Amino acid sequence: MTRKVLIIEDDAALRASIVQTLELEDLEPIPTSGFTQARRSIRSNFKGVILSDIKMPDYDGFDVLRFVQTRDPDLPVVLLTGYSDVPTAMRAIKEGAYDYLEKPCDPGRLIDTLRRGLEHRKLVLENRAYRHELDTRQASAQSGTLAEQLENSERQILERALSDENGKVSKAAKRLGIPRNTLYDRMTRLRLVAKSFRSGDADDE
Amino acid sequence: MTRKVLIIEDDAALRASIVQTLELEDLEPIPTSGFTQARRSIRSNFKGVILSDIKMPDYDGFDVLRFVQTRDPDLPVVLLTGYSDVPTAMRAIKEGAYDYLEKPCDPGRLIDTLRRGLEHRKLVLENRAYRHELDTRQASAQSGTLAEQLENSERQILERALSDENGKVSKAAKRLGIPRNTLYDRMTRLRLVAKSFRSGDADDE
DNA sequence: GAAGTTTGTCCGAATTTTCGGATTTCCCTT
DNA sequence: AAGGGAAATCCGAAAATTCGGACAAACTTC
Repeated sequence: MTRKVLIIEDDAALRASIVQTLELEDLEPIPTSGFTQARRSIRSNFKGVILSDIKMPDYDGFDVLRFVQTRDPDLPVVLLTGYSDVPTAMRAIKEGAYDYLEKPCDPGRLIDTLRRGLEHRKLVLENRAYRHELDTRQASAQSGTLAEQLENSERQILERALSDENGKVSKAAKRLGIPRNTLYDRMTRLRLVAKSFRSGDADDE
Repeated sequence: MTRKVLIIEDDAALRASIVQTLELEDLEPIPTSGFTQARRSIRSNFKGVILSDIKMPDYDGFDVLRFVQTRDPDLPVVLLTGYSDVPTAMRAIKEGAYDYLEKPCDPGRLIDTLRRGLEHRKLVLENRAYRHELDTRQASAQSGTLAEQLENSERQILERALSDENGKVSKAAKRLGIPRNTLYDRMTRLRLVAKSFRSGDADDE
């Protein structure tokens, strides 16, 4: 599920330590040493969160943050700030970081924070999926000729009956309350012929 | 939207201070002095989060937490722990608290934490709404005879066409690509007839 | 209030759809 | 390999649906 943590941290020792902490908690660390290396993992469908150091040689945490926002503003970024560097932390949040942690950080706190981020990510992704599902579903059955619309509905109904009955035509027919022959007729009309399940037909596409 | 914060804090001074902090940040504090008072606000559709002190005379934060879970396990509870009381904090998280804050807490941190909680709550609620929408929608058009299912679809299609065309039958027919008469036939079959205007036909049934 | 539309209904012939029966080809079990 | 059963097709008569035409009642509009 969503438990990837993309780690961006130049200090190899700290990185290793974080990796270990996460693994113990059954998370899935993806360690990288800098923005350049991490960059290609940062996508709008990334199923996890990002944990980045702020102070780094080439690109700093804010660069990461900005880049992430261009890819997906809802991808949580947790930043590691220096000890009690409150102003920077505030700025990080303002710029859209999900949270921040002070550098010599308590493992418990780290895990909690990441867990929250992951949960957030999971919810965002689920939400998108639902939304997508919903509006494709109604877009499909909207306008057009009565015949067309009806045909769509019928196709859906038949397809579901068929698949529910695992391709067994006669079972499906029974379930739909029509004789087998009629179902064949309708399938033919809709060009839904289901010979797919029988003789090892490779689907053409 | 979701920006209510149910505050459970027995110390009046601290409570007032929190209220003020939240108001400045455009959140909507609901101050209470203890569990008993807060209890009735805690419902599964509460559009906000809970901020509770842990140490309180009658019921402590964990009591609140447990109660909240019975009402809605996805209602974020942020607990206020004493200074550097790490074990208690850990326990809080383990028991399902959303987050915790150490008592003399930085206003910025407080706000950030609550904001995250509120965001989480918002997502959970949206998610539920979507899920509900989605499965009621398909539950309606699920089982039954082919004839029944098809009839439902047709009824929906016709009803929409009619209402889109503001009840004008001939316009609707044109839009659906069928002759007026056919539309009448189908409407009759589905008993969608709007013969209300003509001579008082008494339906037999 | 008269002419022009639109609505709600009815007909009936042409067309489509349904569905039982029959047949052949497969798949699965024994 | 044989038998049982389902899949996939073909037929054709019975039933249902479509759709143009027709009509009276109800509405607009001028």
